[in-house]
Amino acid sequence: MGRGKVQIKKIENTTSRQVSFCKRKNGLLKKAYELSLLCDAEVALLIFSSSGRLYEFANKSVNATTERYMKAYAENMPQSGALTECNSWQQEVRKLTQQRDSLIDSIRKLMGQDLDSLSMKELKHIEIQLGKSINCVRSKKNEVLLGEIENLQRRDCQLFAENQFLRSKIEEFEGCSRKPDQLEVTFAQNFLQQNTEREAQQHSQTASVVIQTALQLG
Amino acid sequence: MGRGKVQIKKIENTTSRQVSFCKRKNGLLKKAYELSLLCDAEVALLIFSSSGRLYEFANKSVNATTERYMKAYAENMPQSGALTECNSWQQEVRKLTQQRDSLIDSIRKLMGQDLDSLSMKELKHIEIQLGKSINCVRSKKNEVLLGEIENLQRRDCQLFAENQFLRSKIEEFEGCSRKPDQLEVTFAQNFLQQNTEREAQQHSQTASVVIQTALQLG
DNA sequence: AACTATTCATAAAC
DNA sequence: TGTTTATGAATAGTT
Repeated sequence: MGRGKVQIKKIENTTSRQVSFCKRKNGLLKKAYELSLLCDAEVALLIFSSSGRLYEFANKSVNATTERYMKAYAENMPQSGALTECNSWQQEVRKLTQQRDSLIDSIRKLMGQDLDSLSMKELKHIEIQLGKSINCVRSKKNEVLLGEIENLQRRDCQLFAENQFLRSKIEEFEGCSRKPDQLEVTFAQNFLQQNTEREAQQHSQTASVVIQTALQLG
Repeated sequence: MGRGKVQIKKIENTTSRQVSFCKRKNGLLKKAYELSLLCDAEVALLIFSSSGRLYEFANKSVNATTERYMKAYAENMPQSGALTECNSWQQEVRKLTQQRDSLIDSIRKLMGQDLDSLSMKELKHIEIQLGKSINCVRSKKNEVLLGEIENLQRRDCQLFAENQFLRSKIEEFEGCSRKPDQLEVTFAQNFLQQNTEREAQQHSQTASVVIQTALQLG
């Protein structure tokens, strides 16, 4: 929605991020309200802006809904009661710690560290995966560059057309302002034409260099 | 949106209410995610369907955000000792969950997935890292192969020496058992020698093939 | 903050 | 439950 497709990543420009935040926050709050009313659901929505301001919606109340959430979560744990609840949290901590350590191990291997324990087969597997990864990254880089090229080319065309229009305007203007002899007019025309040709060449050269760079990277 | 303007009041028809709930819930969760990412906001969204099923989104975690909400209201919840202990475990779980998610994110990127959110600079950085990783893996493979070669060569030498010893034993034994004429002895010696030479050649050929393979891989 | 060109979400129908 | 389609909503960029 809006004047162009937007990719979902952090908006770098601070002002447009703030504006978008305001608009989308209002949209989200409205939709939360509509869902709760239309579909008879219990909804709680908490939003902290990056500057730390709080916005909230809840058709019952934030506390009521978060409490219901806690209960629902506690039910997933096999035990109940305060002490066992603590125990289950401890178990969760142990499980997560193991997961974390194993993930760190994987990352180290993907970064070419701690390879001593690996068999030849595992090494080959990692090598193949890394090859695929590099290809993905290069494709993505290429994609980004090609997008930029497309933008530049579009802009290029616009500017070029604008220039031609301006030149014809000037020419017309000069034709009206005084009665030039034929030679002068021809000279002016040639000059303008050469100029526009040179400009067009420069533009296409720039574009082809960028494309080559992109292809080398890809 | 849809085939007609919709009034915001509870949908009476049960099936269409359920269908609408499912669609709008998904839309709301998506938009909550987008807001959090695009605008760098901390968002928590809890939805209980009218049948009591829980759906949630939180870019940090529901616990983290509700806690921040509690703090923002600065209304001190009176807490007993056991409860605070539980809370500290909960905090640990939140921290570990965050760590885990962030590690998974890193791994996905190292595997060439989810690259959309990255800038050109970040893509380059990952590409360089992956190049380094591949070099490390290939060096390690080379190392392993060279180690194997060394072992094979050592074993080769031992076997060869053993062979020679055994042959000389046989020769000696044959020399004792009967009185061979000179020709026969010479023939036997020649045969043995040719045999051992061929064997040695075969061994060195095998070794060189393995080395070549290793170098191609490295 | 208001406008507008677009993309998005989704109600209805299948 | 999934897919398609027509249409109303949301919103990104602009003024």
